[in-house]
Amino acid sequence: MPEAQFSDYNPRDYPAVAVTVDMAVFTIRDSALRVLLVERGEEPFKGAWALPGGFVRPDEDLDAAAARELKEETGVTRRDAFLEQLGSYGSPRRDPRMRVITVAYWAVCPALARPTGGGDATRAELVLVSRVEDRSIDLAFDHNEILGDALERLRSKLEYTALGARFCPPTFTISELRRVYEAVWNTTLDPGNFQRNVRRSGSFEQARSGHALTGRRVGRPASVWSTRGRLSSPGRPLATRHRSRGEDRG
Amino acid sequence: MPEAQFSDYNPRDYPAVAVTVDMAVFTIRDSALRVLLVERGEEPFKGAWALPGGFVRPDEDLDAAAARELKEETGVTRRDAFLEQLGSYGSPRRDPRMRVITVAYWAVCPALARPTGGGDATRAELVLVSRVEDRSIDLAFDHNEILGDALERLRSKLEYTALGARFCPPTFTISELRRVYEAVWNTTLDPGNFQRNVRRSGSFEQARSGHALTGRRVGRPASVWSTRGRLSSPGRPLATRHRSRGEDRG
DNA sequence: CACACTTATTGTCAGTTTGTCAATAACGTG
DNA sequence: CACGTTATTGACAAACTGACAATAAGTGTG
Repeated sequence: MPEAQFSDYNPRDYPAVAVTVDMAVFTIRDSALRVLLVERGEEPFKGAWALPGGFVRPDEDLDAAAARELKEETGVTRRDAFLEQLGSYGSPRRDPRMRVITVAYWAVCPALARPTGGGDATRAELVLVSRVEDRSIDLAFDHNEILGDALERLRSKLEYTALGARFCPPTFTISELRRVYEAVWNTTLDPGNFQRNVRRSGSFEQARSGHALTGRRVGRPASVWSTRGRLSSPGRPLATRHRSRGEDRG
Repeated sequence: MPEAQFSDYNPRDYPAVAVTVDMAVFTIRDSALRVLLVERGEEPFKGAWALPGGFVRPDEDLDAAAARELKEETGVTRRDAFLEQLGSYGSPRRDPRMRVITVAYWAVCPALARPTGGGDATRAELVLVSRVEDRSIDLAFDHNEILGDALERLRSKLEYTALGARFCPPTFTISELRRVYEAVWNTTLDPGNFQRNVRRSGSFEQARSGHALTGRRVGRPASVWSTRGRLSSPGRPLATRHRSRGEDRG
């Protein structure tokens, strides 16, 4: 039945459906990957952690709704973060109150100072992703699944795009970028090989002046880099995720 | 604002929103990539081609809605096709009648005989993708955009997964599989290299008996293969899309 | 000051992969 | 039989990859 069959569709004949956006907002602090969570203030799941989100307004499109919520929750605007749709979740019973379909997004921000927590007094925190992954924290609704999918998307995109740079400030050292990969993938990468790939990729350009000064304690001063072009376009990997033999299209 | 703020939400206070699924169903016939389109029977866009789709029912989740529509439009069940969510489209004015958010899906079927065209008399056709790409055919609503995104997804996934086999019957020759890649990417691939990658991938197994008999006219008889494992898991490419230097994360 | 340690950068090397092309195998047709 | 066609296997040079070494450029300590 094509989308055209409105001749017999009356919205009042069906239970209402609400559409929301939910967001997995990732950042890195203290070399650890974190996700922004908010505490639920009412039932269902009162007191539990959840992904931030909200209703899509009647006059805004989905991306705009997500960008608005991102701004409200983090103070970060869309131009300073990576934001992309992840997918929609519409199990009939994901919310016991009514039919709610959520369009999930994921975002990457440079280190957030402190979550602003939205307009009300809701409690928000940058929670270690490892704590959600090891089930120390269980999320409300189907947010465990959404976060799991967002993590897999992030980890996958990290390999094929230069998106990792969105965790960094506008200028950064190659080691800082490498440490993004190490935090997200929970692994270590060879500094020499990584730098070779960064230099070869064409997605980064070296600053003409000077070396990194910020945060340096000891060791050789590093050169400073910035990004060039569209970071989400596929290209050659800067690094590859380790896969055991059995995982090869297993 | 978290998803929790239902304390002041009344669905009747807002314009109703309908949620639909739309599908880009791909198949290959006569060595050419085709997409299933239906002709609209009423305004808006009366007479125009559109992607098949329909309303999500109150008691079904999104995947089930898509699978149901796929069955209605093609007669193909979910277990015989690849079906995956592509993303949601929710521009406020995508449909002039009311607020409609669509969750787009894409599917891959072995050669469809003839589209069943759904329950009513709507006209359906397997249209050459090239005709939509070269703008010989313009689609209704935002379906041009949806189809473009689905195509890009298909072309990208073809590289990193063994999904191309879903265009083939349960058993196939390596050349048949290679011709899938050639049709989707609109290119030619080296037979020797392709076979080397198929053999090496671990995603395919050779039939123990015999060689291809069907459709062979001339030339050496080919061995017959089938798939093994999950075709959508990422692995080593069977082939790579040609990219000019300028497209490398340009 | 010398030295140890740390971090950044460049290089080496053996093994693997990739794309182009050749050689051989197995069929059908005239 | 020769030839054309399609399938399969192989050769080869260039490029890539991961592990590790060597050198560079700092800081801190005795």
